[in-house]
Amino acid sequence: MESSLRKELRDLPPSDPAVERLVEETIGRVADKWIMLLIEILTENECCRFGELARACTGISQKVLTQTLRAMERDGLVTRTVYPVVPPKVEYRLSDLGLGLSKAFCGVWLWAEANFIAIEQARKDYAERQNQK
Amino acid sequence: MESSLRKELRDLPPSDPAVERLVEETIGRVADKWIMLLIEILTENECCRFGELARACTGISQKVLTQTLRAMERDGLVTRTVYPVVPPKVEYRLSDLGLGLSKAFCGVWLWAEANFIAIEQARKDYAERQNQK
DNA sequence: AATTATACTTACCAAAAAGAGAGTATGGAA
DNA sequence: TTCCATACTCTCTTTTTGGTAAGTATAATT
Repeated sequence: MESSLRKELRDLPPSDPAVERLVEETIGRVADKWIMLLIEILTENECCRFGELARACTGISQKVLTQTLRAMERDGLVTRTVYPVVPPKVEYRLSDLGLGLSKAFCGVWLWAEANFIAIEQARKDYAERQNQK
Repeated sequence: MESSLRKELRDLPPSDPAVERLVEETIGRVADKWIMLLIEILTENECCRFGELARACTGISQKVLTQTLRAMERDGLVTRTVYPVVPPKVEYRLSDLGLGLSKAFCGVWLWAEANFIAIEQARKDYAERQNQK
């Protein structure tokens, strides 16, 4: 009566559990709204200063922007160049790693653009179904 | 002295801000580790019961699994079929919408599989740089 | 001499998310 | 008769996250 799920998950990709865990951990790091947005912005505008990102990333707070950029730098997605001038000047760019992720995200953006209306509709339908109960 | 960022963001895609906001909101809904994992699992195994998903989704708590599945149902990514039997039986499947998202996510999974080692390395390098200061 | 600009950091508080554990319904098996 | 199985829900507590506001450094400007 055991389902075939575990067997399939084991057989299909020739990956060991440790690798799987690492891949999932990686997904956990990048599957984030702000990271996706920042990568999008940095794809359209190769080089951005902190303030530019803050303005382009509507709704983000300075704190979260800083945190997110640091995390991205740690993971090697962006490079951060500090110019020792006053007032400070810092430039952010996508690394090759980040550029690759940008391409990977592309499909998700396209999907979102193509389907956000369908999702809105699904939510309405769901709400209606709930009301009828 | 104003950067060209805003101008570019305005010109490149012929989208109005309201649509942009909706697309970003959509991204905010789906850019989630567990959603990605569940979609992956449901792609490999067309039809899953709650318990199967719980077992396949290592590390998730029952509570979060329930919440995530509900959110996915609300957004029309999965269908939920309840069989009125005892003990209860509930089946989850990807909808067409969810299947489309699965395809969109595919690139991200491939990127993660191809690059998780590079990210590990980037983190080590970053830590080392920090230590030297 | 006071003000401005930038990219932060820190401290504090509020809100949101998550974990743990108990409870529920009930047919069928032991 | 007791136990089990399943897919939850509910409550309570802890953890994590996030917002807000203030502080910092200093050259150039007013």
